[in-house]
Amino acid sequence: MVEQADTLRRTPLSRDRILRAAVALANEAGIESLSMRNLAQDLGVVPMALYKHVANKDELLDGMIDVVVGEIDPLVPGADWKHMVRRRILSARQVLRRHPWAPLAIESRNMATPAILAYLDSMVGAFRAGGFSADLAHHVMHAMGSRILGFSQELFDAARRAGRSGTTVPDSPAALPPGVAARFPHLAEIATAASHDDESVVGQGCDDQFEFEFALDLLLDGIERLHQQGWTSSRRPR
Amino acid sequence: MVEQADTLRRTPLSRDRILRAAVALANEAGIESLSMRNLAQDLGVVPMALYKHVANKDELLDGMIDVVVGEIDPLVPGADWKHMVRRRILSARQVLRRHPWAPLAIESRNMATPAILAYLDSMVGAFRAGGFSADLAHHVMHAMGSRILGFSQELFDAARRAGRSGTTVPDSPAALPPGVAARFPHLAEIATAASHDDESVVGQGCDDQFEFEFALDLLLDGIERLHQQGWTSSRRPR
DNA sequence: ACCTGAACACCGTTCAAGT
DNA sequence: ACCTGAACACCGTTCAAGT
Repeated sequence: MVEQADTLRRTPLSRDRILRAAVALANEAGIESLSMRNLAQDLGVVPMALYKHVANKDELLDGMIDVVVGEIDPLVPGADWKHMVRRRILSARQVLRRHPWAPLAIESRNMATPAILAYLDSMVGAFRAGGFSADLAHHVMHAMGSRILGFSQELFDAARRAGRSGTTVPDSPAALPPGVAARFPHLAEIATAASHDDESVVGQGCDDQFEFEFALDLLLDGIERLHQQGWTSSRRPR
Repeated sequence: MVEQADTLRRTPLSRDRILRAAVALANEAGIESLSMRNLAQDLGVVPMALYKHVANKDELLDGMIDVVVGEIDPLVPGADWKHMVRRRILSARQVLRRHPWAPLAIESRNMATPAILAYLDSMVGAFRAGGFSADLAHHVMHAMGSRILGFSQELFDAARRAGRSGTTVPDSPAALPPGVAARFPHLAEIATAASHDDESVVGQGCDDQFEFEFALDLLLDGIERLHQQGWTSSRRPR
């Protein structure tokens, strides 16, 4: 019956089960708590057992990234490249909100995982199908940078660094301590300047979603303009 | 004379000397080689001696970031906000090219170090002096994100992740291995599509500086347009 | 042949013993 | 009072000994 208890507790280990447990651990305890030893313990397994399924911790992280990227909605075909791209990027953003450790993990590792390559490839395909030259599509992908994966490096985003999910504290410049505000008057001024609908809502921090869409649309509108103008990088001085 | 040799080898330790040595170590050996123990050894000092001048490793990293940000040219006053901002961002980019570990270090820590706050404050000041409302300046700062500090999270940038300086290998999509190119045709297509001046230069990778300026100008042009139109975030549905 | 405990080579940091 | 060696509580990963 010890036998039976064992089989109950540990369903056979697999790469998939390891990756899902790792993602769950990172979501709940923060990425800094993700060690091979902690992960093994969560799985009721000896640390060395993990190495049967993942070569090392870096490969584990790559696998976790692919789990996350796999959660992004597929591109829904449509006539309008702009809405297709916009919609999918906002979907990616929702996914990353559930996995706050992922942006930093993606940035700190090479991005050439299968799921990321497939994602990027389909996004390029959307631009090409929308009539973009390969040349313009190339530069546009660079200009979008990681924003095409639904995240941006906000200047004041503590939640992301902590790698925890949970309450979205408005820790934008609005939270400037008094002494800091006095020394940096321009920051203090704009901290409470997101007027939005209700002018009286000052010092509330800012609306992450609004800021993201503002920046995204700034880029997409500019890209649309270049596309309509038939922009090309040729003839520029080298 | 042992006494003398000692004083020669170790000029008195100071926070400044520690930070400079740490930056040099990260530049030369990569950020992953920066440990308190390695740093102490470089300084000819016992590891615990560092803790007299920096509280812990996180504070050391903050100090290193401020050393780097301090190298960015000051804003040169001028009538045109766009050129002022553009110029300083490109200066910041040059600085960060000398410290390839810095972008990831900045992203992985909170950005509220004195030098970064001063930098951001002066950039906001430039927008305000250019006639921007505090409201627009707020959203513009968010939209610029870390690009205002001269870096962007490029999708294929191995050098940055390695944290080493050195030869800038063109490891853009151009370097797609054959098997990968076959599975991701759109990526393969745009990889060699940066026509630039000479149409025959295919598969050369891409010009980092061009891509950065392309994205920067896309943003600045869009921002200029909003500013000229008197854009405001009021009246949007909440 | 497979699995796994102990061990190795590191970390950042605490703390008590030495001067 | 100051400095610092040893120690603590961790890492990722190797390797050899056990089944």
